[in-house]
Amino acid sequence: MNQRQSMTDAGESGGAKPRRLGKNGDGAERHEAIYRTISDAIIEHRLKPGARLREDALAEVFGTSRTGVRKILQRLALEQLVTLTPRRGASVTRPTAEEAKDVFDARQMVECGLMPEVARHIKPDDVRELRDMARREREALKSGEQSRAIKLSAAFHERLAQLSGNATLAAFVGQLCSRSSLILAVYGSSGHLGCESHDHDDLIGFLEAGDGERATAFMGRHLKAIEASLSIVEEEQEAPDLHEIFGV
Amino acid sequence: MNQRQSMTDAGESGGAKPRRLGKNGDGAERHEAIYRTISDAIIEHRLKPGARLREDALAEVFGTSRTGVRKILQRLALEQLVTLTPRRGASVTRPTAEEAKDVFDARQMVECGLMPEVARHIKPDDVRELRDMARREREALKSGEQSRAIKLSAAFHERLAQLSGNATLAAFVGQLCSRSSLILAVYGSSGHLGCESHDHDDLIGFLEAGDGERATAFMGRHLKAIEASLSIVEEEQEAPDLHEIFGV
DNA sequence: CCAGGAAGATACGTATACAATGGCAGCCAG
DNA sequence: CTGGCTGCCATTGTATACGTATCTTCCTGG
Repeated sequence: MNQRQSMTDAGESGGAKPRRLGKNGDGAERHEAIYRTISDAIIEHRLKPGARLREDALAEVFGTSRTGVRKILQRLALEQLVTLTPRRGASVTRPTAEEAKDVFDARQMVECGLMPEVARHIKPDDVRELRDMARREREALKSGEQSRAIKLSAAFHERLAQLSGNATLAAFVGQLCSRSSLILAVYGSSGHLGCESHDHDDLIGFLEAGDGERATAFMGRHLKAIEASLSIVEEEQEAPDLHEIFGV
Repeated sequence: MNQRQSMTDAGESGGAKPRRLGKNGDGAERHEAIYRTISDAIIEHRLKPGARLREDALAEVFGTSRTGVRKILQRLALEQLVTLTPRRGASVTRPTAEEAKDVFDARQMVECGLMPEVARHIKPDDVRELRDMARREREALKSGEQSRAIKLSAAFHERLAQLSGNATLAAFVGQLCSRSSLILAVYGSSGHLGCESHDHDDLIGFLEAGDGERATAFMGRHLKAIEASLSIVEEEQEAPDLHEIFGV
């Protein structure tokens, strides 16, 4: 556990020459990669809600120090993917039923509201890209790779939002999609995945035709369908009501 | 109990050596307070866009170490209030014209979309609270305290969003309002502040009457008015065109 | 007189060490 | 036998030290 790799200055020991072309982004890129790895693991449900994320363990796994891990954890916490409890560390967020409703209401508002803009801005290249994403999602679903399908579905919705041209709202939609993956992990029934097979293709069709109105309505139904497929039951993991359980 | 640690006074006068001041359990609270202090300073334009925020200086001012400052800075960066350029430190974000448009488009969508919910959920106590906030804002505006007025205006909009009951969207609106303050700092004309004097009072009236539709329309006009009052001109902050400046 | 480079200073990024806190288990008293 | 308490352990939170990159300034050459 104490092995620290000194690969950073492996080839520059002798020179010590200040390089004008500073490849400064090395550390930042690595942390970005670690962030994405953890984020993907959460979104793909390889890390289940409630799983504890110890800083030491993560630091060892990724070959970095706790400092960098903490930074990543804080970022994930601000995106609500992990919960940071004050002296007890980080764990994958377990969304409450109320949060689930808020997230889907927000998606309903923002994603539907974005459809007209998307229909106006979309270009043939975008259509091809979206169709490719939808195809890969369908394939993943067909071959039983639920994790991959969920991630691809979230990526599809996020990409769609990006096409609106509003980076702020697109980033927000991205967060909402990530949180939706968590919600699916907790409240989703196993047999029924998030997005139906052909919904995304149909949506692309409306957008390609420039029919923002119909795309908006379709997106609304699409999201409602996902939300309706959830079995949102309060699990009372914190305070099981013994009176109710034992019937007194 | 082990109280072997004596509280050392936090002398903030010049020349004070970075001394370990009492770091018993209120560390989180103190950092929260520091975060709010910096955030307020930015929102109130006491820290102008482009101002550099050196970690050492902040650490010394607030009597903490760079570690804590970094955490706060990262949080502010994720909320887009400060920009973190690798190897060059933090500075107050200078929003671009495009970002300004995105932010106001987002506010248009979300805040207007929230009005019906707010009109449905609002209670007499909330009405009183909002009226009080609007009154304080008006007073600040009348007495020429632009900084205070801007902060109160942002707080008003954020509180309004909270009344919708959707915490996720409310938090998003809060971020948008903070960024709007920055945008006002850069693009706002000095004479014309963000929100008109009686707009907020009129809005409260619609909401109190439960007229979500009219409130939505009014909020839309309100935000459009703010956006229209901006003088969005590209300032070419990076490459000042000397030829143009010196007339050839 | 100007330009280019080198050296020093400054400030950020990372790692590590230390301190404090929450949880757990074993022990004692009622 | 049950309930509370006190000690230890594990883990996080904070601070400091070090390495490195960038920026500034000065010196030298053209």
